[in-house]
Amino acid sequence: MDTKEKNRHVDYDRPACPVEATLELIGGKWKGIILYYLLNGRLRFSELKRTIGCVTQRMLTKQLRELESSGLVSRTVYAEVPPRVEYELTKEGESLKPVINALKKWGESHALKLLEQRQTSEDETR
Amino acid sequence: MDTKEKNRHVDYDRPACPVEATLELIGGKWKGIILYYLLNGRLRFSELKRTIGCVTQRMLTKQLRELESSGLVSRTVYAEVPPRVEYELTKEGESLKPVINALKKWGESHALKLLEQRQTSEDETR
DNA sequence: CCGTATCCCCCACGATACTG
DNA sequence: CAGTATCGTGGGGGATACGG
Repeated sequence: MDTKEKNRHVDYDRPACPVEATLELIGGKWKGIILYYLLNGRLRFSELKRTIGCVTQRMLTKQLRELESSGLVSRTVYAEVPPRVEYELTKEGESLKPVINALKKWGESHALKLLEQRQTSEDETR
Repeated sequence: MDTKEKNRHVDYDRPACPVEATLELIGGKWKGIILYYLLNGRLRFSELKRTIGCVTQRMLTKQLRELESSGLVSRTVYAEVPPRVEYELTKEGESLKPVINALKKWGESHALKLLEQRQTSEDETR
């Protein structure tokens, strides 16, 4: 009956780790890039899809819904024809900016390089 | 022959997203908390395990190996009895500090709260 | 103490097709 | 245009047992 019954995010029997908690919220497959693009302002569904490029409608919708139910992104439906739906960061989402920027900055200076080097130690033995 | 043949991390046909790249490196199930604890200095395997609490040896080893092959964590084996193995951040790992701290800070001020509120909108409809 | 080796399950993710 | 509906799959994650 208790609503907390099904909260199985960060495990119970451990002092909640804030780093883990954050990753739980922004760690989905497409959440990073979605938030990244939403930093510059609201975007329509189709704009997001086109910008990201290789994401299916299903996955984009799914990730957006999760971000929405986490309170990071808001969804606005305009009663028009053809339909228009816009997504933008909520207040809480805005507060993520320094985090996303930290991820972005480190990504540019380190992550991209490390991803390429990763496991390229097969000829190194010579 | 080309060593890049098997790099299937971030998809090819899209301008690499640095945010995504970073999340790819630190986004594993236990990587966040591991890095979090390693910020304070080197730790033995058993110390990490005890500190985290609810992680199996298999998973802890696995995640550490991934961090190692990404160049973020170094592994030092001491030829002793009983065996002692210590993990610590590499130079590249150290450069992650601002990122981890950003995740931590936001986690404390927002993520933990948001995780609890998430999906607690079942009675809201009344 | 610090790992592998097995076995297994679930679900995140994807491809595809259909609708208001 | 912006979604749902269905179905299929890989592999991330876990439990357990064994070994140097």
